[in-house]
Amino acid sequence: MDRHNGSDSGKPASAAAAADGGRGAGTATPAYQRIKDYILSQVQSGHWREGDAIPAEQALAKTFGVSRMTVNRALSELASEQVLIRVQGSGTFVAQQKFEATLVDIRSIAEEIRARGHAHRSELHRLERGKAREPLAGQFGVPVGAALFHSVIVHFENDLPIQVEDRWVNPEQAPDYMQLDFTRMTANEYLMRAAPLQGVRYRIEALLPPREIADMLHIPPQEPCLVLHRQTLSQGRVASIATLWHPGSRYQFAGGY
Amino acid sequence: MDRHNGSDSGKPASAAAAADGGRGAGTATPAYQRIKDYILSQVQSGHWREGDAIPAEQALAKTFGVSRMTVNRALSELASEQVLIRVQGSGTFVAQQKFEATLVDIRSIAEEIRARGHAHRSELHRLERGKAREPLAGQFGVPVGAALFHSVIVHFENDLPIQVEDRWVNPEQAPDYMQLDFTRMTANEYLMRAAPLQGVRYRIEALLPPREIADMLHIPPQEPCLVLHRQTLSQGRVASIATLWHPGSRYQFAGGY
DNA sequence: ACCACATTAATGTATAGACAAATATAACTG
DNA sequence: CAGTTATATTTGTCTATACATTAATGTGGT
Repeated sequence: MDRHNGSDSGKPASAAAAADGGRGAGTATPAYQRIKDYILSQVQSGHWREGDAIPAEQALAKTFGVSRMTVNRALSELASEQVLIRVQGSGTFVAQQKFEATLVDIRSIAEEIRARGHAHRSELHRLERGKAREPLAGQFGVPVGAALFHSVIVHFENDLPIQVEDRWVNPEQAPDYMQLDFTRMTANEYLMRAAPLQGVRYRIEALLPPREIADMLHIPPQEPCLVLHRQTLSQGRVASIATLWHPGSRYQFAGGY
Repeated sequence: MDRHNGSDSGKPASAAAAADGGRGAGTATPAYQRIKDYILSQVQSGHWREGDAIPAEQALAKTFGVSRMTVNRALSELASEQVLIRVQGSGTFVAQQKFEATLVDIRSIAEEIRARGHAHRSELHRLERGKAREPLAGQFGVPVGAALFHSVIVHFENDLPIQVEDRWVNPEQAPDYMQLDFTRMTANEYLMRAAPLQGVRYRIEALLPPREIADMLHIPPQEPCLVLHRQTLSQGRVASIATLWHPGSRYQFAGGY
């Protein structure tokens, strides 16, 4: 892992305010919380990226004018929240962004398939500029007729179709969506990088597939499908709405805790 | 809230071991962890129940022979893990057991329906002593031929069947399962009380229902069902395995974060 | 180049003490 | 008795320090 970035561009805004003598009387937020906020802002803004080493406790303590124990508390809590990873003797690092929901993992289907030791490939069936119609416009929060990108991709696991991904994307959040090479990177993977993911909403249902979907999955239209509707939120807006069709006989969601 | 129980029955087993001079050299587990373990054991064993006040930091510090800060760390961490609730000026209390998973709620279906403002009722279709066959025996970790309880219940939302609950239960974890009045309490609700829940594993798939299931749900056998397989763990063993059938047209799982 | 050893740096744990803030209880007052 | 005030209790935060543990780095010797 590389040493921590010396980018002083984003100094703690509250560093001066922190010099109020330490434990102030009217301090609205405690010092450890200000430190947490600062670090979170650096991570979420992308200044400190995944794997980067962040300043050592001593350094932060000096910067914020607090004792090491206070910094320790901030970092320890962020580690328990899986924002940071701490390695004794080595340093503190920005953790992998944890997008995997507890149950339905948000990992890309490609990753999942490769994790099983199988081969993944995908076919692009459609890629177009579409116009927002209801109820899609309402879900995205854009006026009817606004431009939206639309893609339909089939994912294969060892040449067996495993998922049809029908996705609508907000051009403002991902302007170069149409120029992507989907054989190299899945739409999901691209979106995770382009627009920092803030949240996910999903809905699972069982449906019989329309003929078009059934054909792409190579299944008869009588075979039930597990359908995952997924909305990803970025910067307070809906960045992407995907409908993922899985053949019931070949796919299950699993989880636990 | 009542004052904390004076039950001295379960003194910290490691209280003596804790008197090794505090920070020992070869101490396998740190002091704060021993305190956490002790508190967790008291909560999970039921000695300290939901809402009970637990001893104050000072008291625990004295009992374990450590400083207040060390106890503070243990309690704060348990609070962040939602095992305890801390109220400044008042005390520390055992929190509500949190069973709700992030996505597929583990709440009873009855609760869910009532939360929607609808009426819930259930029909008991089968209640019997069965014998463990494979693969069930393997999943429970009992020998083939061992006794298991088996129930089939249909849940209604406003007289519309919404779920068929096909459940197998380990008699050792819930000996009086056969004597229950399932119209008053769902099997799930009972099991949550009888056997402290430690974990859940689940799997979701889309299937066409067998005729028996379709009949109970009042749907044609061509209608796909959302099937949730759920294993609940208690005391390190599988306490219950449920297969929950939902008509795809009437039910969806939803979640988000 | 390689291995063994010492040094340095970073986090992990723990302490004793201090004050702040919120709550609960006791004492006082009308 | 009710309302107010004082007091004690309990958790919340912070400090300065100490030593342990782990990892990375430097240093010598072979």
